[in-house]
Amino acid sequence: MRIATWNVNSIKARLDHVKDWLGTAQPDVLMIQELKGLEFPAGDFQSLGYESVFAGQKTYNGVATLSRRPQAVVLNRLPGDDADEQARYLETDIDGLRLVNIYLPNGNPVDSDKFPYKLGWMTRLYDRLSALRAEGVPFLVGGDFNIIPEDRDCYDPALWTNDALFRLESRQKFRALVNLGLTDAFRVLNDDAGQYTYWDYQGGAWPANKGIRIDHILLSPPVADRLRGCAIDTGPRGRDKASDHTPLIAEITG
DNA sequence: ATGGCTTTATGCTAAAGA
Repeated sequence: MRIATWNVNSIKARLDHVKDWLGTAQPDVLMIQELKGLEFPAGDFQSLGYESVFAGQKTYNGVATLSRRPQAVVLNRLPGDDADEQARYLETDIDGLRLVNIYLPNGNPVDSDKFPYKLGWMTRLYDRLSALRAEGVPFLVGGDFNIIPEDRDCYDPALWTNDALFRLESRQKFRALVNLGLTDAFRVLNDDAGQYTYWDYQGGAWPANKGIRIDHILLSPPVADRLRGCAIDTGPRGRDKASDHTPLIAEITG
């Protein structure tokens, strides 16, 4: 079972790229983020053999999970704050595997209310994943975490020290998620530095490989035992009018 | 980076992203 995650930076602007990539990469599941609108082209994906579930809002955020197998929606908002309207969380079930698709808040600037919102969102995510662990539900969390876990996950750590993606508080929260017993699917198989999933549009970051690794797939213990591979596909980032993120793919048995 | 791109929006500048 091939499961991928990709922040597409507008599904409307990236529809052709996503359709092309589904055709070449042939994932069984694709979790996409930052759809940026209320309209979702479910029909386009249906004709390619994918059933889609969508949680969206106007202009910002938005997540969707495409699956070749039937999937059931468990949650389309992150629990823990009824006043939170942002579409950043989608939890579905496919054949007993729980798929958690997230677009974790950016958090910048750190002196604004966006940073405490990010940290609070991570606490709520911790609580939800902790409950799934307690229930013994096998799960996979994929998405744009907006977290640089370690120095080797960015081209110049000194530049990122005070950024919400790399601040100690953010990384501590990420470590707490991992400490629930989760496996970073990419890092358990690849120790190299310079392995990125995002490159800024500005300053020639992509050709210079000045990127950051902020898109992740975390696995609960029984799913980690089924992991057979995990890779970043840099192909889509090199295309004309690309998203600033590129897909991350995990291969799971079963 | 005092942000040099990109996207969206009762749009024509502003906000957000990372």
